[in-house]
Amino acid sequence: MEGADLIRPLNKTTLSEEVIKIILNKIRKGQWRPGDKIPGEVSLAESFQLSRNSLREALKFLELSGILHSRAGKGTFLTEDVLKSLHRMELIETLKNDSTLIELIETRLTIEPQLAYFAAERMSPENIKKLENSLEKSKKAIEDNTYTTMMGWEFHKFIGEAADNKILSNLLISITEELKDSRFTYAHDIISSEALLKEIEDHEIILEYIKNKEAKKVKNYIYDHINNRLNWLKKQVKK
Amino acid sequence: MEGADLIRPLNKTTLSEEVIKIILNKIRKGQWRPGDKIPGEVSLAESFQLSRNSLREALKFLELSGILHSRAGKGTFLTEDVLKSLHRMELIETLKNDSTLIELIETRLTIEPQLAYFAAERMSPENIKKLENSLEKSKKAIEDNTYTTMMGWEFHKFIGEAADNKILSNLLISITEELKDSRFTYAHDIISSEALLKEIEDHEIILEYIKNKEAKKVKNYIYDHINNRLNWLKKQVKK
DNA sequence: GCAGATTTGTGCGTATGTATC
DNA sequence: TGATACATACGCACAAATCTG
Repeated sequence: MEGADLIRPLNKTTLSEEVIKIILNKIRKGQWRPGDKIPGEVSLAESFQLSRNSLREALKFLELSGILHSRAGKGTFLTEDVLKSLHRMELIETLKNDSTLIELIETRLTIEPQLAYFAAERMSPENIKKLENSLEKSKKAIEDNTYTTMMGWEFHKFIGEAADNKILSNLLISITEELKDSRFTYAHDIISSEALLKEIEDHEIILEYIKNKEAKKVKNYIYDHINNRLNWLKKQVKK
Repeated sequence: MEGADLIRPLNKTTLSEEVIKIILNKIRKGQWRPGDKIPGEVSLAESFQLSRNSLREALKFLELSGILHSRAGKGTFLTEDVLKSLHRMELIETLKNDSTLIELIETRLTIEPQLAYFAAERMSPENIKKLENSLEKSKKAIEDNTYTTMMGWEFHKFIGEAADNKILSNLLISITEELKDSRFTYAHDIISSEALLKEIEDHEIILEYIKNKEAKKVKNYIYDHINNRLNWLKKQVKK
């Protein structure tokens, strides 16, 4: 009965969530190390003072997160690359809870120009068609007054796909989804018809660069574009 | 009894993992939508033909992943931002299982130069001291023949920290951890004493740029550095 | 406010398959 | 061949939160 490990409804989270925190801390502190065998479920449930069901919910989560692996008849072990999995979890936690608007746009500033660079190098005829169609659709939608910001985003997503790098394109998608969050609505551009036309114009220029395989030019163009918005935003924050 | 949902030990994964896949597919197909209430645990366990305990392991994982949220007395619901959580999961899956060596280095190529750019702009005296100490330590270690690749990595990690962007620095850490994986050992540079000295020399140049707040120069320098290695690697792969 | 129904949260007992000695 | 330890899975019971009338 290790008093330090006892958990009880202090806060409002569930028991399994508390156990997860405790186990992660044990790992971070180095008390449990990669490859280590951890105590059996019955013993753990006893020392944490909860049922085996609740404990198993925690262990299952940690297993699916790449922290632990269990083998019937053998026991439960820390994986050899716990640290890798921990870092992945921290990346996700940062994206989910800790990221500021500035950081998110800085991340776009970092990856979107390079994605366009790769896209310009690797663009296939089919992908060019996709971009052209997306742009046409946006133009028509503006005329019909049915344009949504989703259409503009589609253009960037196609560029990400054409760049043929799953890590970067998935990151861009996550960043963009995060930026749609209500936390940040205060910063949404006012979508004046003027701004819309500017966006379409931008996309036309970008598409032209990509079609001509002018990788460096499109990279610089997008960088400057996002950087302008970023600097404008930083001024607003200072006020 | 919906036959399509029945799961049985076809493969070797656990029951809860099968349920997770089924639920995620329902969401991807749009059968369940953001904010929807899903059937109760008893009912779900019945239609999936498993116990409530095993089902709960699946639900708990999905809850901690930001896909679902449960309220005692009310029920279990898809979160409003399921899609955001799904994309985060896909980013992790890509990092974990799908990423190639080329993609990982392309990602470094994309973020590390910009991190150094931010670091040069934002470097504090204390952070400069950290970098100087890290470099000194590496130099001494080379003389003593006790140098490890970890020491070289420390220098880059400090730059990441100084850049003051948690998303990018956490991503860089994850990427680097992934590159340490045994999958990629075949591509590890042969650490000749010549290569070591070159690395130290690089770091000295980088540190000098950062101290002088020459953000653009350090960015270009690192970009070219990684790009050279990337192009070399692409040639090796072609052979 | 109260009683009853519903639903998640938690606990306990037990059976089974697997690995080790 | 046991005997033991362990994870996997099931079933039942009850507590706590929530909704309805």
